[in-house]
Amino acid sequence: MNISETVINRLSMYMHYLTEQEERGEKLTSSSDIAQECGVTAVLVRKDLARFGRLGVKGIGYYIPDLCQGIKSILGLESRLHIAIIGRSDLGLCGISFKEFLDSNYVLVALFDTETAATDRSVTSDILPSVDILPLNRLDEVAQSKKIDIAIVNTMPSEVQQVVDQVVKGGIRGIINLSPVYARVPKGYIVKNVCFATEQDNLIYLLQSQGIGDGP
Amino acid sequence: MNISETVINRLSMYMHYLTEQEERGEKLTSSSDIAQECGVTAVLVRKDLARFGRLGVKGIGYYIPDLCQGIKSILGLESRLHIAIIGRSDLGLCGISFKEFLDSNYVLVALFDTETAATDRSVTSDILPSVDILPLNRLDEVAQSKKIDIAIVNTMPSEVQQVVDQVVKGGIRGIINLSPVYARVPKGYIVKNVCFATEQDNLIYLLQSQGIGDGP
DNA sequence: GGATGTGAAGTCGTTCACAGCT
DNA sequence: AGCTGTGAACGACTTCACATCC
Repeated sequence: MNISETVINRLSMYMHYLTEQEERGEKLTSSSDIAQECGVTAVLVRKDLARFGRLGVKGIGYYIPDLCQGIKSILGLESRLHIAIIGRSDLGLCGISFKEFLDSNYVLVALFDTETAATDRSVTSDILPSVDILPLNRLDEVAQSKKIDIAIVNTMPSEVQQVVDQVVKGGIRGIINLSPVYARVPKGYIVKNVCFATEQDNLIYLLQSQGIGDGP
Repeated sequence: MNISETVINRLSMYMHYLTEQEERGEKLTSSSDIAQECGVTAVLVRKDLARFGRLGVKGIGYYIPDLCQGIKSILGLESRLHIAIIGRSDLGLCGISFKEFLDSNYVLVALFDTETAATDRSVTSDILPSVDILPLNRLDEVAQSKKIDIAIVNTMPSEVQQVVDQVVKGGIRGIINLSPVYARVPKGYIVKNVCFATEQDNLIYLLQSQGIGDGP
């Protein structure tokens, strides 16, 4: 079955909400509850979920543990996925909230940097075990030994294509690109852009366009 | 005129590419060139641009400086916008590449933190002038004095709604939310989610669904 | 009653084919 | 010849109205 990107994004949102509810010990929910918490309509929630069979019970609602597990299974998030970050030596600027990763079925396994001055150090955090910063030329080797599933590329726009090429050579098929440039990859590899600049540009436009006619 | 979110996102991409070309001294481009560099089709580029009148010249193409300026004007990016980040004491994890901001018509004017232990320090970077980290209860005052246009909220999911409420009280109408939870705001305020977890979930699904049938 | 599930209608976005300008 | 601009066809997504089940 082919599921569109927008549906996957919503399922991901639902799942994060449901996981939270599950941890609170809640057992039952409804499409209108999920809808309200995720900022969409109830019909849309039902349509999304109904694609995968009878996940709910008519007249009752959805059982949270079942639904949560069901969505994770649909999304393929049943095993922990391995992430590497390639980017600014200024490690903090990596666009990641570690805590959220650990919450979300992902685990950070490697850090790389293009500036050699930044490498051969290690980073420690109270949430995460210590991770070494490696030079980019060790990517091939580590990609295999650490079974990296996803590379987050956070380099300068001008370096992005070159770094992405190396990631591809290392056989890492999933790439998240934090810069506002498009990176070409062979078939079978996927790049997703997560770009602040773009989202902010969008926000600014929306503010200005609705800011004019503010009255009722 | 009403422009959809998807169109704005593409215009933003085009603009980043055009800005880069302009800095290289290039004068002329075409819809197929932009399309290739931004990963979309040429017709779509033309459709997007044609919405705003004759931005190109038939038989010739688009003049880069004019087009670049034109898009910036459409997006309302002619003046530098003021950004504040509210988030993890572990400041590095703020999801921002400072350099990109300075490239992109944005300027960071304030940092806040919910944990008081983290505040009253300041952060310095080789790219950015030193910025103080302030406690959240000073947000109202600073929002006005520093004319903050956008707040980037990078707190724990459980705190998000509460922090967003404070941002709203401070009169900051544009909010970027880095967590995978939905935050409610009054009319006139806008929240955009930029969520890694969601994008990664999407990436994983795509990899698995196309990974099965990999052969030709 | 109160919730899910679903065909049909409606809306929005993309592609096609081609007209028009240089 | 080469490239932009555009009405029409096409497809994807969302909403509506209602049948269905606990």
